Amino acid sequence: MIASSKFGVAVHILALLAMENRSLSSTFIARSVNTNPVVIRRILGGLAQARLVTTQLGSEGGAKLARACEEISLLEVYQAVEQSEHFGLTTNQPSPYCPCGSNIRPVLAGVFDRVEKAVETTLDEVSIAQVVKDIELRRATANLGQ
Amino acid sequence: MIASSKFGVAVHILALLAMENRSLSSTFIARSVNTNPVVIRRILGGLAQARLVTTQLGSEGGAKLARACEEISLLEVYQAVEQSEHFGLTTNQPSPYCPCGSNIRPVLAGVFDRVEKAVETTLDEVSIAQVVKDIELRRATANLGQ
DNA sequence: AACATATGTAACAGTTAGTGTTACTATTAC
DNA sequence: GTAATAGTAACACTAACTGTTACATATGTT
Repeated sequence: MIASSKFGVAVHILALLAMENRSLSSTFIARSVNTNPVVIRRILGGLAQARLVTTQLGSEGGAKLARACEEISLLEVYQAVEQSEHFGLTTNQPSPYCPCGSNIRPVLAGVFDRVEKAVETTLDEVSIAQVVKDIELRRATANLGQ
Repeated sequence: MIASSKFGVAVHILALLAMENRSLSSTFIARSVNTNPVVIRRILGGLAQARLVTTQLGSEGGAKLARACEEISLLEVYQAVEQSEHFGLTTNQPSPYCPCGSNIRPVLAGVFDRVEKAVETTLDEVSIAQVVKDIELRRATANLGQ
């Protein structure tokens, strides 16, 4: 469903903003994600449009969360960064003369709708706060062995 | 989750085989789908590997269902034609020095797993027989206006 | 006012997956 | 032997993603 890594990077950005709890530059975030700052700024653009972060131009600028991390669901992140169509119908229209071809498109669309709803429901159950909690938990258990 | 139209075409092929209930050539199927026969043969290759159809070389050859359409779930079709990774982690490893970056990958993987499971559960609830039933229903109601 | 730092964004290259096409080989029915 | 068919390689084209450089614009500091 998610062909790219944009969603994963977006969640990473938001979790990092939540954990650091301050305004971060795209360069700082890019070091954590291990990519180019422009890639981060592009994704931040989508997150800002969706009102999940606010950005500040100029020196001492950067991005920060627009609301508490408990109030940001992964569904909102998904919708902010992924393009709308994840389930593909063919661009070619099937034969209108075939009993199957002339009727299958709406049937497939119905199936795709059900799947998309299932994805959205699952993503809506997880918040950035939960992601941060999971990260902290892993950090704690990882340190046990040291 | 499904970036391409392969899944939709595969369902179309199987529904057509179920409705016609005989061996069909890739050329015949291609006319219904409105694409090139080689595209159909490529997808049939995946379906044959997954034992959903059998194919026959030579004159009077073609493809037919390997089992009753009631016994083919869309999950099997999905797994037969879509490549395994639909949720993308970055290929770049996040910073091992960042508390967030060093722990986020398994957390994201957990989220992706839950979503993938939701998709699979939804697809497993629908059979090719159900798709055919929906097509027949549409055909019947479409004809009412004529 | 000058400067350093930062976002926003355009432009370009490289990669990958999907799609469509032609061409050819191997197989099979008649 | 011939026609019809699957299987598959090779190629071109497109679209999306990723990464990079470059530059205009904005803003805090001195």
